Amino acid sequence: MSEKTASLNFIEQIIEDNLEENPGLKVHTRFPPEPNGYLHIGHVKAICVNFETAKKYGGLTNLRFDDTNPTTEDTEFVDNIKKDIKWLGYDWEDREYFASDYFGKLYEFARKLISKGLAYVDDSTPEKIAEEKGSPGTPGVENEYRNRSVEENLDLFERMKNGEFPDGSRVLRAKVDMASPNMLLRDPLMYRIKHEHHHRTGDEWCIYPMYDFAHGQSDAIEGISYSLCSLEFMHHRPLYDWFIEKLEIYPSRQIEFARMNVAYMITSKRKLKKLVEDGLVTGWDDPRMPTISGMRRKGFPAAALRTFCDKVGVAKRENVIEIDLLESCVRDELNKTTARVMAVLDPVKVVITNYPEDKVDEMVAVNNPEDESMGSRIIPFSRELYIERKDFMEDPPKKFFRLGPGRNVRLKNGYIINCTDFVKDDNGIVTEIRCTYYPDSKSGEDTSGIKAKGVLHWVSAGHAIKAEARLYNHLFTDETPTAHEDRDFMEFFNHESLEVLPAIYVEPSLKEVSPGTQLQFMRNGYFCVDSTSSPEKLIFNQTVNLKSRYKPKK
RNA sequence: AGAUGCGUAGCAUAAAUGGUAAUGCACCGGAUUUUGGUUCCGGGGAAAACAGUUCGAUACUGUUCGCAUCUUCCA
Repeated sequence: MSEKTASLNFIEQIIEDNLEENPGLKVHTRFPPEPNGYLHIGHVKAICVNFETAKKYGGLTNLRFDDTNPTTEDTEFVDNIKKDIKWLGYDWEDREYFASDYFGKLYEFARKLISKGLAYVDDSTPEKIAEEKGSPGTPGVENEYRNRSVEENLDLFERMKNGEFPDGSRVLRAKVDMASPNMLLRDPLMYRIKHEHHHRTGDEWCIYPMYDFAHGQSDAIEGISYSLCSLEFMHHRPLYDWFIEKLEIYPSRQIEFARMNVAYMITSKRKLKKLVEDGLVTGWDDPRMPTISGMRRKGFPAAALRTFCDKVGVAKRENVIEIDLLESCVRDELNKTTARVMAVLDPVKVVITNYPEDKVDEMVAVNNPEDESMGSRIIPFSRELYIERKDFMEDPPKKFFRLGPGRNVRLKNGYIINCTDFVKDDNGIVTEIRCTYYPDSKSGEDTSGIKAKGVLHWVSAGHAIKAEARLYNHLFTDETPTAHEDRDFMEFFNHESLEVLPAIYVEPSLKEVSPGTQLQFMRNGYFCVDSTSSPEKLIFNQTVNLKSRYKPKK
């Protein structure tokens, strides 16, 4: 049902205008991926726009694989694409289609056009065809094949289908207008010969329809009322409409919107593939990749991706969205849903000199202050702890609310401690910090009256589990690595995009944590248990850091 | 150069029969806080340019400028 929102995007305005004239109109959209690669952040937008628009008006969305080019497509991709869309939270139910299912119908459509004198077989070489098309400024020229008889065209086209001609020797073209200022109307190719094995139709066909003679027709066959696509197809629309008119089929309507670009991310399948093939990333699901599988492995929640698309909106302007917005959506979601735990990424030992050696306190820790229903857990506190190395300074400035000689600090869910001394090695590196604790300052039952501005996270040295953490930075050092005419995008590859911390310490409650689990490492950021993690070797991926208002002076 | 589309704060998206513009993120400040998180309060900052119509234009018209796309037997 159409929910009442304050503002409509331009597509919704078109739909509501149509609905006003024709109240019975069904809103039916489709998501049409080509199964030749993995879905990425750009597809997320397309998926959201198509599914959400239909949902808003009580309509349906089909999943249709646009598999008209056997050279690059494969079933392997089909399964991954389906998995990604489902994970994102969208359901196409039983409406799963393939353009290749329509090859028979498409062939008949082509014959119909030939019969109407609106399509012809061209024997020219690709070079000649390109040359005859002219350029945007100058009209193209009509060649000798353009006026073949309907009978000859029908015969030739059938023989193309029957495999009588080699690849590239002939094509079927629509007879539109060789002088059109729109290059796509200069007798566009409808069919080409490719003696290739198709992932679904096998060797049944050796002629395959081009995008322009498959997409719109598939839309019509499925009764798609709104074919929502990206701006680059704008020039195809006159052709899209031309085929519908001449074929006299269901008048699907194409509406173009601007694709989404996100700073520091790239969405070219070819370029993404190069990163994988060159071994710069570990695979399509490397957490640094802008693929859905990569973002999932990194710990981005599907809900955050959907919110992100909603906040970005839909328009026709070229755009590059700042990555802060995406990360903000991720934090917002994770803040509500994740358990807080303590993990020390860069440990330095703290010894509490007035705490008995064999004593262990059981401290109560709230799992999520945002959600009481998530309960609490017990964590051990003992004489030797680890804290974050950067939480101690030998000679701290005033605004440093952490530990320093003589200073008090609250250990989260623990006691207030006072730094009495510290030990350095020959290189001047601090190896141990000595403190005393205030026994009456225990968290939750503090009667000490002592004030401590800073709060630190910690783990008990004798109980903590050693684990690995992987921190990620932007994959590229430039916001738009592919937008430089004079430079290759690989020049901007960030060789420091992955930072592995082989020996962090996490609290013992994480011992059996399973892959995919999302957590907040207090004061350190949101982390996700990697898909390759095991109890023997825990691996955590940093999803996103926490915001911080602490700005140390330079 | 030809055609088409687009140009609202740093980014993105809105609203307004034509009546000096709002929201989110970012940024700055403050309050709260046993996460320098969260939450709350406040702040600065925008109509590409010019001309025309008009009492009044960011919205209409025109010109200019800028950006994008199109000349794959890819989609």
